[in-house]
Amino acid sequence: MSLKETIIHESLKLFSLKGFIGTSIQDILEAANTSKGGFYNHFSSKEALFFQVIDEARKIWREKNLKGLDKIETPTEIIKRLLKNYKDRYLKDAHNFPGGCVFISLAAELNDQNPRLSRELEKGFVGLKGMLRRLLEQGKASGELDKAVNTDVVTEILFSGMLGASLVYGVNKSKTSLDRSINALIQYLNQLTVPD
Amino acid sequence: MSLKETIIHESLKLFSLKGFIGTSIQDILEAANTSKGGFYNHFSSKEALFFQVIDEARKIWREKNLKGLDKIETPTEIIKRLLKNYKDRYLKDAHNFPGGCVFISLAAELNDQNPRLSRELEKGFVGLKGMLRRLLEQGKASGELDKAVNTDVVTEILFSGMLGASLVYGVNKSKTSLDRSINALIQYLNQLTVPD
DNA sequence: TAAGGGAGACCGACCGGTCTGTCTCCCTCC
DNA sequence: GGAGGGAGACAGACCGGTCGGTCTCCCTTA
Repeated sequence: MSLKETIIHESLKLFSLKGFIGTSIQDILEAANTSKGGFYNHFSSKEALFFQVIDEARKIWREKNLKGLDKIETPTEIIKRLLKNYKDRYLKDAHNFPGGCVFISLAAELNDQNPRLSRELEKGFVGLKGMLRRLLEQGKASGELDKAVNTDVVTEILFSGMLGASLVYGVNKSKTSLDRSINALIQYLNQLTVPD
Repeated sequence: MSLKETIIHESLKLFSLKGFIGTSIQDILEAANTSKGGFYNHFSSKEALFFQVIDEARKIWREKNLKGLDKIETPTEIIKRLLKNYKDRYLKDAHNFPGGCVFISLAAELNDQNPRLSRELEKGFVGLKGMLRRLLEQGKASGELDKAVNTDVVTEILFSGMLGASLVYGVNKSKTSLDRSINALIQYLNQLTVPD
């Protein structure tokens, strides 16, 4: 792995643990076993690093959460698989995110603090929410979901449920609690489907 | 209002906006219109201030969220009222918490970062969760809730739903979105109650 | 006039970022 | 093939500024 890649990966871990502002360049240098010169040879500033770290985090997010989704036919089953991936493959991935989902840590930290960085993070949230909404509407169109279902409401509860579960997991580190929260969302989704 | 009270209140606002580490003593001095001497005359350190700010935040949390709960008879109605208070009286209180719920901002920031402060914050979360669980069990015992309801699961979904809604509200500042999330939780709770 | 709350100079540590110097590798030219 | 030299990678001293915290001294108030 090149020094640049090492710096990005170590920064990703540190950001998830200590936040962006809370992580000093010095912390990164020690983790990546390099020096100021090595760092600024690859990144023009700490902010420039931020964007590259977020890119990498997004890549990992997709790898973990979207795995196997293309093989599933029905929209609600796709959502359920996504929720399971989120719980088992993504949030429990302590290797890349020892401090929990880096997007949530950073969003909480940079809100009202650094608008430019915050807006970059929001993109991902908007994307996830849009994906959920699209799948729910497809499910309704195909008759899989009850016609009376309000997709906006369900989108909102799934979305905030996912974020909340991650936040709680970050605080109490309880896998039992995480399993319960996500399973409850899956159960909730089941109640909305039309019986065969 | 005494200088000490002013410092605590201004710090509360700043912590909710910029976090604990992100708020400098200088920020606080300017907001409270005082000096280092004025500050350290009342607080032995920034950490000492933290604990007093959290105490004040807890007081406000109770005032906002528990209002009127003692006049309600049935446990599930108490929860619903709590959720409404949380949404309308607490989260939308931009005066005390311009950056959103201070507990959530600080928990996300201080996780894996400062265990002592983090543990202090966890107390409140444990308390809220316990309160929800207790009310749900009372509801089940009184026959108001379906006997088949798993109170642990419902506790988890309400709890992470509340935290998630707050986090999302912090990011997108959308009251519509907040209303939808919390109303979805109330609706979810309604589905679990035994029809009269 | 005695007391104490508050102002602000000051401290050492650390912040993000710059800059110079060195070391290694590879391309060029004889 | 071997010498020369330029480019890029990295080390680390150094910069101005800010951090949390200490200390002295003054000014208000009773």
